[in-house]
Amino acid sequence: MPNNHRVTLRDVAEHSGVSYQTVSRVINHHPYVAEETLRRVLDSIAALDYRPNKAARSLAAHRSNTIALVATDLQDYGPAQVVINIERAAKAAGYDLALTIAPDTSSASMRAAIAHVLHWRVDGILILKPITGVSYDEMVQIIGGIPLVQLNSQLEQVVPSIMIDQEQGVRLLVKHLHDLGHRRFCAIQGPSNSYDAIARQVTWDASLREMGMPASLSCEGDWSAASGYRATLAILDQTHDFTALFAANDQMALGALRALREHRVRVPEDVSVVGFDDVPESAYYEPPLTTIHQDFGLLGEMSIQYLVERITDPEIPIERRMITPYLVERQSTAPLRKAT
Amino acid sequence: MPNNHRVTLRDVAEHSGVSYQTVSRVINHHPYVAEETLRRVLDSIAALDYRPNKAARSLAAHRSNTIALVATDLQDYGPAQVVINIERAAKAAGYDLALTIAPDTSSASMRAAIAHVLHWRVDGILILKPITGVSYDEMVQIIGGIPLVQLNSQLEQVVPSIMIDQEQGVRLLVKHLHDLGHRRFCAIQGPSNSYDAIARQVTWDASLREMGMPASLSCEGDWSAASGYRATLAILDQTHDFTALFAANDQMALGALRALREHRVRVPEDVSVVGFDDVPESAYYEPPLTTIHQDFGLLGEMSIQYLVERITDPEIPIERRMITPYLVERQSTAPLRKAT
DNA sequence: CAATGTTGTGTGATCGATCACAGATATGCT
DNA sequence: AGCATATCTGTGATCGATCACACAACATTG
Repeated sequence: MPNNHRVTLRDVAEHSGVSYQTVSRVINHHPYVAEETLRRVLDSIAALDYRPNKAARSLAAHRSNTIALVATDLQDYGPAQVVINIERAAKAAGYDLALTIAPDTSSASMRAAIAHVLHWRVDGILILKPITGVSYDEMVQIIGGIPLVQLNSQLEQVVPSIMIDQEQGVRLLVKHLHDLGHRRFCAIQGPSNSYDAIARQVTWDASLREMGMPASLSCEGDWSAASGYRATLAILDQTHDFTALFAANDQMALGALRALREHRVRVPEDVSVVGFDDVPESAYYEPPLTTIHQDFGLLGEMSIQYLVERITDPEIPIERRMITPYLVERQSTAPLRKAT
Repeated sequence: MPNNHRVTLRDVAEHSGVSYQTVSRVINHHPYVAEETLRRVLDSIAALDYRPNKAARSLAAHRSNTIALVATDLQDYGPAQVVINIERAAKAAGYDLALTIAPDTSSASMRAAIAHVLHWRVDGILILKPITGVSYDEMVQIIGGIPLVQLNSQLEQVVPSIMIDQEQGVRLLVKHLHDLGHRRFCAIQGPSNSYDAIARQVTWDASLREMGMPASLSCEGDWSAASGYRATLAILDQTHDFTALFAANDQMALGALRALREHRVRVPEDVSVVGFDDVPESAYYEPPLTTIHQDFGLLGEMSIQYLVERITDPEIPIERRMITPYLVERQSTAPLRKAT
């Protein structure tokens, strides 16, 4: 019952008639504690409502059992989803989570966010970093030795990271549209300071080329429905000569659907529309959206797992682990009508 | 340049030729440090890349400069938004944020989550708690003295909390629909283990009664578009005798729009639909949704502010601080057609 | 039966900061 | 001049744990 949480190791020791070191052994699950002693100490802990002091612990042990999550954005469905799953996985692995959000995408903010996290003495850092800003090498420089895993990081270089295979996703979409007979495309890409957006864009362009199709007219959005709407209006202003529209995420696709509707372009009869992410709502858009499903739960889980591996064994190879997305076919895509 | 972050107070002291206590004064912005000394210490700190050790600090000072955020859910737009803004506000106020998510709504999980947070020796706790489970009194009991602020908490009792005035929002909607001439309603409420949902439901029923209108047929959803869809189908199965549909959040409204469309019920010609939350996408639904806007940014900010007030002055009065939402009128509502 | 290993427990030093207190110098006031 | 006060700086104890080590007691082995 004592609600005063100033109970220390020593109090427990005294209460159970052993030394503080033995209590320490108990709470750290060390072997070499006699059955009988263990029971007594455990009882005392319960009776006194003892809780080990995290600060004292990390000070002495040089570990904090804490993982820092540095994010730049949680507004969108994907990142928010990832955070939830990271928290869950971290807790399951015995780590606490400290959350830091960089206010914007600039190199300075990223640096500040990372620096901010260092005084926690965290055991590892997870960077949810859809935005360019600081390179991996710079980060390693800044954090000096603390294990780091990135989520959806840059492409050029292999850094310790977990990624959803954007390339695969885009290729699935291109193939899907190609199979339906479409040849003339437009695209609404994500903001160019996002790795995800770049990955999707680059692959999109490459795929069209590889399959011998003309390059698409592309506009840039900022992931929001509003930007998708504006981008689509801009596209329609320039051309109506396309039969399929790619939006780099579902929200922008939603905006696109509205813009098309306002211009009396029917989906999917006149134009097929595809999105990316498979947000839960996309099944209820008008029409329900064909899109790429990404397993954010798995992403969170795998990133914690990899980070913990790196914490326990720093020699573990640096690699990029991939998660394969899949196509979700709904009613926003249809075979090309000959009569067009 | 030294990337070895094992630089201590003493190293800085030695480097600048003062005592460690003086360095401590500098980093804590104490007065009574000579201009000249301050400059020298600051230089040394920069030169050695010194970072105070948070663990040592909280151990000695009995404060952690950390606020714990206990949430139950971040899936939806609202909570995610609140988290972002809380992080921002906390950082601005000089506090770090530890994030804990209770895996589900049960009393046991909430207790576990809160207990989990206690060994951080956090200075304050913020409970983002749309779900029933543990009462305020129990919480106070568990955390024993640590300042606590709840977000969107229970209604019956005044607890330290920041709330968006759900009642006001619902009343705005009822008035809006009433003004348009509607009298016969149906409603899709949120899950009954959520305070928000209960608040919205209770007020909804009360408002109809007060304005002398018949009670509405109500179905329960779980905030998701899918549940809104299912609930609407269930409603349509029972009756078509209504001209306005209230969904307790925008996602469910989205599902409702789809269900209505599939049943060839036109919105807003046959039925007006309203949502709640004003998620950014709702402006792009088909048709764009009339809804209630809630300022989640302000919610995050005010909760941190109140919590910090309670931390600095425990005697501060316990109160419920309200944020007023407002109506956003779009195309999903229209005047009642006489011919119905 | 001594040598060695396994199991269980206790003691002192330490992690890196803050706090309480005490000194030292400079400044103000009567 | 003399004392009080304001300003600046340093010393030892302390926060609550872990770690390294020492030491028992008992079992195993050659």
